[in-house]
Amino acid sequence: MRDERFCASNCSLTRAIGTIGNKWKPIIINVIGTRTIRFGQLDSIIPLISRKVLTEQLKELEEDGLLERLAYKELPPRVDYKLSEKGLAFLPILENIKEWNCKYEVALTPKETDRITYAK
Amino acid sequence: MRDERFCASNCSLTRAIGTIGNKWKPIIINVIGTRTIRFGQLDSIIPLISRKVLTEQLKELEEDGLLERLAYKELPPRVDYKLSEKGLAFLPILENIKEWNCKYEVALTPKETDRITYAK
DNA sequence: ATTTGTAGTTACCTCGCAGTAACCAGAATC
DNA sequence: GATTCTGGTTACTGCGAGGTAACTACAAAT
Repeated sequence: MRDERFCASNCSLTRAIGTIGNKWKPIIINVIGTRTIRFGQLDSIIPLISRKVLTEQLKELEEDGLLERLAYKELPPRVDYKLSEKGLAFLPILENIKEWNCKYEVALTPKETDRITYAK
Repeated sequence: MRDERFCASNCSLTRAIGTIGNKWKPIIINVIGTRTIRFGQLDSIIPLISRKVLTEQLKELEEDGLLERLAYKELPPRVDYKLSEKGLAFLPILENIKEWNCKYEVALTPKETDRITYAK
């Protein structure tokens, strides 16, 4: 999932792509945004991702310092996820990508709803 | 390579990830930058990519309007690639990603050389 | 006549990403 | 005592991304 050879590159862009350059991570970061969110919410909000893959992605994001995980010792379990400073700093880049896409793609829907319309 | 379900999303970020969100395309766009470049140059400059995959990626980038392909009717063949307006508009985003990565990753090399050090 | 150079294409094969379904703990509710 | 709720984990499986190697056209150089 992470590309080790990319992460070992001497090019900073290549290293960045090696860590966050897969299809789910930018989506997850975008969905979390500035809020605190629980695992089950992410699972139900993000379309088409499986629990297993979501777990893996969250673990890697945490390892790479983009995400903070808060597990409460309760039963049934409760776990909160929120972006770290590093993760929050990535949000503007995602906004730029959205703007870039809206500006240049062949027009589809005139009005975007983005975050809201993730439901499965 | 392109993710059709992502491209059909009603979220602009998801659609963007569906088209440029794989490991090679950002790298290719970064390597081309503002210059005109030939297929053989890309093949020798970008590490670890195979001719086959490079061809596929270039074709998709052209189809998605990021890239212009100029084939001269010569023998041996000559083909020039350069970024379109849309492709050029993506370069600042890649620069932001580089800056973000340099700022937050666990420090490796103090001075980056990026584009220069792609040799196989 | 053979080699070289360019930009691919094709057939073949393998590895691993990712999907599905079942299962876990243990308290609380019915 | 059975079900529910949460946040996962595990085993099994399949598909497809992507690698390798061989091959193409045709002109010019040796």
